[in-house]
Amino acid sequence: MQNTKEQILKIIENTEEVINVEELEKKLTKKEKLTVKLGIDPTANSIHLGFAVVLRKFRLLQDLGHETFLILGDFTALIGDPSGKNKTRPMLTKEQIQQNLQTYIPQLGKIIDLSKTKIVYNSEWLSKMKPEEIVKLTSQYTLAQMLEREDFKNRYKSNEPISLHELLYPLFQAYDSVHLKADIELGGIDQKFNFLVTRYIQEKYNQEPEIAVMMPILEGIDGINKMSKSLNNFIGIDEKPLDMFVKIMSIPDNLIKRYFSLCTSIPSENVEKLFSLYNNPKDIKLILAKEIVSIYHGENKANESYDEFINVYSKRELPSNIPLIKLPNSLIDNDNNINIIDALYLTGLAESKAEAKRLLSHGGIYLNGNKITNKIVKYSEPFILRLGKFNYYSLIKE
RNA sequence: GGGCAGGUGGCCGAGCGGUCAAUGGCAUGGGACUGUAAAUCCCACGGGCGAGAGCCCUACAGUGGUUCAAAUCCACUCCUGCCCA
Repeated sequence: MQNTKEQILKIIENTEEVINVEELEKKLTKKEKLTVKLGIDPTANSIHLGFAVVLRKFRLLQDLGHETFLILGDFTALIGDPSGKNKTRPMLTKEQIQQNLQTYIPQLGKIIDLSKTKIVYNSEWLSKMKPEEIVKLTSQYTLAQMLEREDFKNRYKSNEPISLHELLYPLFQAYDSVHLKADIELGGIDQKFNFLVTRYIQEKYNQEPEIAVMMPILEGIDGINKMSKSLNNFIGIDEKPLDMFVKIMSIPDNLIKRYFSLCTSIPSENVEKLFSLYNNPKDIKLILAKEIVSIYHGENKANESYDEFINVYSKRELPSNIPLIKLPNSLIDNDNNINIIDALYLTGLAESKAEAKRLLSHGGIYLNGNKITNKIVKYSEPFILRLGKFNYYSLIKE
């Protein structure tokens, strides 16, 4: 076990806010193993780099030897965290949640040490709460306190619906910490309100308030909004190496340093060195992309993706793996002519014929490197289509 | 329980009897430019048929109605907000 000062420095590194450091120090000197809580909302079925920021901190606390609990919020998912939302979330069924978790947990293992992780479902205790206990819990907090919260306040002011059950979310989340007697809770800074409620409630239940370790919210590849699935600006940690690489390359230049600090373990002084070494941000971004891909897919795959990226996206050469698409024989007539609109639609490359026509009329279809303008073309192998800038498909006879 | 205002395309939001597959913004897709970009400019953005002009189908919460004609009017139902109890 490292000394307290060193631990604190590591814990607060790259955080957005910690409430509060003095209490953390006290806890660390008093107890060797702290109880660390991370609640996850099992509505997602894939983890993206934004959430990985929090998971990486969780991993750090594991490496520091603390007792780490991962709470699968199957009960609270029935409510849906209202944080940052301007709408009531749809409720999920138990089955949906169960299904999501099956793909979710293996992904977690890419970042955290599952052998050291105690995985618990909060329905274990929340479902067993008696109405009397719920009344006691809810009596600890007032409506005015709840409405201080930014998103509730906004929704209330702009006449958006707020269901009563949404008000319970922070309270149940708080109760999780009471149940675990949590010393530290991890989360994004968007959880601040919930964490403050939790600290307050813990005290009401005669517990020491937990330390809230809050990580920054990583911007998505649009560079503006927080990374999230619903905005489709995310980079999933289970994405294919090249897809991941390309997405990382597409982040705005001004986010390069942020991604380095939040998504990699490269020390900031090394990043500064890179910036003095290279003039073109693209070159630094290439290093960033390679680094992140290697975290999730290993160095070999990262190098392969790098080469592939240079080939396909810089040099505009053919990718090494072009998906093969089977072409039904009926599409090719006796004169070996093929209607490209029908072909795209029937092979699923275009969602509708209208979409395929749009592509064609905008000059977005290339056959073996040549732009095509007529929907009827002669079929001969190889028949490599490029749709848009970088989507290649090789169509072969069935 | 009473009164009022609403529910329109992925989202926001105009339209309030024919000229509406529905203005505008955002998002998205394609093109030009480029560093994969970004910024900027151009184009498209329900679906089917057609080389094309165009034609047809399905859509404006739901159901039923009025009308030659309805996103637009009426009735009822569902959903949301506000005011009064």
